Amino acid sequence: MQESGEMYLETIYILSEKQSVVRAVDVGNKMGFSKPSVSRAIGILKDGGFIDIDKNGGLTLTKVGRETAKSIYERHVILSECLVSLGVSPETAMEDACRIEHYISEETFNAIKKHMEEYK
Amino acid sequence: MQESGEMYLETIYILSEKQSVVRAVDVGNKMGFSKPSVSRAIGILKDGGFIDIDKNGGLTLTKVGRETAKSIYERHVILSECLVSLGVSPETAMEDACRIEHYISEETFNAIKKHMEEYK
DNA sequence: TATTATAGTTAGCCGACGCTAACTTGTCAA
DNA sequence: TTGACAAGTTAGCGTCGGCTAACTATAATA
Repeated sequence: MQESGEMYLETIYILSEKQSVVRAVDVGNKMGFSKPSVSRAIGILKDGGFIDIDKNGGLTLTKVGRETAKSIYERHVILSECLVSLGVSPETAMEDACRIEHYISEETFNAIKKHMEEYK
Repeated sequence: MQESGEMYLETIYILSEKQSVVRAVDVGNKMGFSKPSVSRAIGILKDGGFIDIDKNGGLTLTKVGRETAKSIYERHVILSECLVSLGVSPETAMEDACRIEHYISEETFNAIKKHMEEYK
């Protein structure tokens, strides 16, 4: 999956934690993308087996989708914390974590995670 | 400039440190990209005022190009060091730094740099 | 000198991923 | 009942940045 797909998946995951029903509009509003862009992205996630779509347009994560989304989100949270602990402002830490999270290897993420656990 | 352009520029910079003459082929070999891809990328860097091309195809960085390349490379080195100090293998640290370097803000980079200076 | 190898460019394909315009569909209120 | 709005889809455009095929130009060599 590309960065773009990961971002959509993560957004659906975050919205699912707050709302009982998540639809394409919600994703589009959150991400600031147009309806067609969201529509296509959601189709790709569906074809990839990451989400299901009910007849009302409600989006639900599949098992794989949920696990994938959670691990992306975990990266986001831990990278954010890590940057904040280095003195980066929460807003910047958030933005940067949001980009970096898609590009680091498992090995690097685990090293950072371990470091943050020891640090606490 | 995009990630792609930054990578080409950084590669030219690194090769310039080792060789007296850097040509498009060298860049292509180093990056593993085809000649046309390199040719286009170099044209873009030239149009952007980052490099000059002499009549033999020798590439030289302009003042701006050199400064830009150096700051990208500095990110690369410091991020790499940072990851290695967290226990990441040098190879992985290298690869990850190579991707991350294009995505972090000035603020985040400065925080990491400061941290590494204090750490040493 | 004629051939061949090396370097670079041009033309054009393809996938990813934004976008707008315009259509369908369904619901709700006048 | 009809008109309007909200949600979603389809068609198609543009940019980025890989690619191959095929061309040109230069240099080295048989």
